[in-house]
Amino acid sequence: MTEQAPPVIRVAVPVPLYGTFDYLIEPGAVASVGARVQVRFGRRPLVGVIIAVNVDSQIATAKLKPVLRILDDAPLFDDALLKLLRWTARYYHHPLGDTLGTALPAALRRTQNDPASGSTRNRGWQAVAEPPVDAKTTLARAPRQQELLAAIRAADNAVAHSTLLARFPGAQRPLNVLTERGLIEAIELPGGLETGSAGTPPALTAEQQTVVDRLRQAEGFAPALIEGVTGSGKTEIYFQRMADTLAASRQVLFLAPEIGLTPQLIDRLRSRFAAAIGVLHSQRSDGERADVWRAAAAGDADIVIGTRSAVFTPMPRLGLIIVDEEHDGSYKQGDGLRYHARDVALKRAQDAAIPILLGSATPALETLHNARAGRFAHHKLERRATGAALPAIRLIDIRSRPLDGGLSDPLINRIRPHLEAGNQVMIFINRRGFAPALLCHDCGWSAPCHRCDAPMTIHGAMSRLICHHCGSAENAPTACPSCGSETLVALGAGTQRVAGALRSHFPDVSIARFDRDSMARKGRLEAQLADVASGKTQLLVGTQMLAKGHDFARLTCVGVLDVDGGLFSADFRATEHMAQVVTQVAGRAGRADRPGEVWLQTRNPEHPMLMRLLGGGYPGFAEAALAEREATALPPYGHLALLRAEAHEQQYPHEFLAAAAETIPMGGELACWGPVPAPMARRAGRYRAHLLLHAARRALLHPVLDRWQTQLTELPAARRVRWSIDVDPQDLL
DNA sequence: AGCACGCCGACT
DNA sequence: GTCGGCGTGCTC
Repeated sequence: MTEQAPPVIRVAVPVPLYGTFDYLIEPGAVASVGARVQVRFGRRPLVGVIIAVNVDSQIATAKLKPVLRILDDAPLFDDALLKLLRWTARYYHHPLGDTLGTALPAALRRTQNDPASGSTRNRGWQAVAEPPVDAKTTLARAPRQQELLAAIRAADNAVAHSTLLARFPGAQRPLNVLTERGLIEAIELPGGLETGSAGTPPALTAEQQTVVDRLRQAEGFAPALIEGVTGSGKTEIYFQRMADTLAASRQVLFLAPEIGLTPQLIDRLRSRFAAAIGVLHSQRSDGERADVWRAAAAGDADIVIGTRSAVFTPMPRLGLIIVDEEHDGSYKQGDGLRYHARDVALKRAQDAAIPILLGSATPALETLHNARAGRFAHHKLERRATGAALPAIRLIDIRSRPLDGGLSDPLINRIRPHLEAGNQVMIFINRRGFAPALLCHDCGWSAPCHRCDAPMTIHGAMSRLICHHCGSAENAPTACPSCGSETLVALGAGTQRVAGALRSHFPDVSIARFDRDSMARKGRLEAQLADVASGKTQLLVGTQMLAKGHDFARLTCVGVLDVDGGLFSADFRATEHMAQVVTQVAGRAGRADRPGEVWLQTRNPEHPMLMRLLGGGYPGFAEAALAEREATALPPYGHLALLRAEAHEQQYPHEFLAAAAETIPMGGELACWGPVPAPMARRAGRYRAHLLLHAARRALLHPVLDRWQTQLTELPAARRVRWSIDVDPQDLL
């Protein structure tokens, strides 16, 4: 007599362990692949995903634990998405359970739908149309309530509770009081999707029409690079293809970098397509993200627009993927599962046999290489839709010139006429804060971060020191701790100092600063952009944030204060980034009746890469940069993987990496560099080191990484470090 | 990653 | 005499 073996399922659990785990289920229980289960893992409860059913387990039945609960009747991950995630886990050599966990919205990853996210996710507040008359006087002494009320009234209809809490921490109590006073009321907001309305498409330029026509001819998996200068109307091409896709009752996945996912873009979508739109912002609450995810999985969302992680949204009717600003570095995740959303999106489009559009004015060198090799169709838009000319880019040689807050006299003199003519000017500096270092004039001491190998950045006119790498902050000393001198000087300039210097040069001009610090409060960016649009702000100072996605109609002059950092960096992609940023900021300037000017301050006016950029624009630069990459066998001509390790003790990462290096069969087309200390050897109190693998062919990397995946965990040295594998590293920092 | 077990120092 | 340090091992 044989006992009927109880049914066993295989579960991927969100832990950093390569491997999956088997669990028992009740005979007859409905358990489908792709559904979530709650299990006990060791001591703690976790949410895992079923990846196989009716498993013949290698583990003794007595050791198997029962599943605590099956959380979904129907699979949350469909077969296509599961297949994509298995590929992702394999390609990036990351544990499958953690890969699935990364794809899953946080609210669906929690053990139980905790009451906080469940009940708040659809709650919102709106102002009462006719508030009681006696209410106003009592608010005079309640600034918090006034602030909240103003924010709620400023909204078109209602503000989500989660949004308010994010903007005003601890807002719950004043909200309750405002409700009691009859000034606001709680309402239910529809979760997840919003509905757009049909709008009329603008007439296409001849150039746009040609591209759309050619795109329409493609069938099946059809990757296409749309290389269009800023203002050439790439978005309209996306929209045309989206309309085609929606008309065929298929879904569209639209990826944008965080900074490019602006309210303007979402508004344009809303007022163009009478479709159900799901927006996946980083600002959205966990509950809202889960709602969008579910709606997309159910096929209810026609369009999903989101940042990096949106590439993992389940979409059963997926018919088109768009990756806007495909060169943007934010598509690569920098920790955990180090995936590149553009590359995952390409794989996804291939699996689904659908078209994918990669758009950029400054395509990544990898993408250009793929286009040249014929793997991607290559469409170019060389004219601006408005007919405006692209601005001329010129250099200002600042060797042996005094700088005032980062600004040279020639630049100030170039700016002046634009301001006097009533136009707008933008100054770009890729550094926030007041100045990047505090220096003793007498002995040369400079204020270091105590947890990183980096100088502290001065914030707020010599008063605070903040480390941009670990966040530690302290008050600036008034005397040098090394020699006692009181002659401490700020070296270099950041946005704050530049803004200050501009204020002294142009006291009558309204200046706005755009950087992470000044945008800390939500809604501030929108407010400042509104002031720019209305013309109230004439002078803009800011970081990367100014480089993309915004149209400034009256902007005629752009100054870039420091391009030299990009010319001499340890990071092999630094020049590419410099060229992209310069081209992107330059694209902000100029209008139909007046071409813009772009001025770059440099101490290396003869640098070949800078000359290529000025002489041949981004395409000319890219050609030279690709040739250089080919000569040095760097990506896209060689393939890299980085083994990173960090620990509190300096020697541990080295010991671990040295042991890891010994597992590699050397020679031939595979090379291993290191272990070497990371460019910033100590960061946030941890010592960091790398082992870089270089292969002429990608296929050569994978056997090594496979071996590492199984062997490194067992190395004794692995216990003492935090390590990770980074396939196709974006930067070597 | 968690979390527990386990064997050695400064506190109620 | 205990609380607690983090080394080592495991998680179906």
